[in-house]
Amino acid sequence: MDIFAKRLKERAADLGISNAQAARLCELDERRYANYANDQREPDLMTLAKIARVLNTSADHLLGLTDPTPQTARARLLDRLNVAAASLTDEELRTIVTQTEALAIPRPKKTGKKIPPISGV
Amino acid sequence: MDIFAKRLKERAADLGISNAQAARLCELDERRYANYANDQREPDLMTLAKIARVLNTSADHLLGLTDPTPQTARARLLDRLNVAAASLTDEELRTIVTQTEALAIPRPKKTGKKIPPISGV
DNA sequence: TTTTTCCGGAACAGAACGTTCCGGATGGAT
DNA sequence: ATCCATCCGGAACGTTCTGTTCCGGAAAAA
Repeated sequence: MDIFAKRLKERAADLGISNAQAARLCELDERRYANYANDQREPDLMTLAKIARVLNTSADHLLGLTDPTPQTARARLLDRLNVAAASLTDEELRTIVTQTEALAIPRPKKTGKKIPPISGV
Repeated sequence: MDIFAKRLKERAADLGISNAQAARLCELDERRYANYANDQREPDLMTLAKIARVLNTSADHLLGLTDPTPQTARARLLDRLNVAAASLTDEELRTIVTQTEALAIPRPKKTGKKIPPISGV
């Protein structure tokens, strides 16, 4: 099914990763994933579902049943963030969340008495 | 894939038709469709797409991808990540994406020819 | 009653699969 | 310059899965 192979390649390019990296994200052998991306093999349903989930897209899109919507550059970054975050352990995810919130949450104003410690925000 | 079989049966029941009638709607041999509906066979991708289209449902639904997700602790973390990421500047977001991807994408398998160096994470 | 439709077990030939092996191309490090 | 790691894709092969055919029982329709 050539549309599937095409969509796989497009999705990896959207995410800015190689097909080999996409294979590892999906926990598939590199040759196996390459067979899909080159329209030489087709996955079973469980694998199709996993690929759609891991690459944060839909099976409908991959199968050519729906078309994608264009994305801004920023939306693409958020997309990549979600795909990557999905593969993290809970511990790693907690760390990333903490870091991101530290950047996102405004710092308190200086009281003038003393510079507050960086930790314990 | 049992969820697929289950969804096929549910969809035919929704439409008030027998599995044999659904098979004919999809222009598939009755035994063939029955194998899908009884979780004894799986269709190729083209056939999956056709079934979804003819039965006016989605491949995501048939594959069990569109179940409502329970609010697990992890789902909450991902939610928080998205909320926090939304507040970042593009530059900060790019940094977080890069860090997250560095953690997320596994390295290639050892070739077995040589022991890879410990460094180079 | 007979006929039609629905349903599912069994068997089999052929197709498609994942995996292994391999080598060339590319880019980075030294 | 060389060496190494990664990416990529061709080929081969054993294993698994597929669609199809045959069949008979159950249920529904005529």
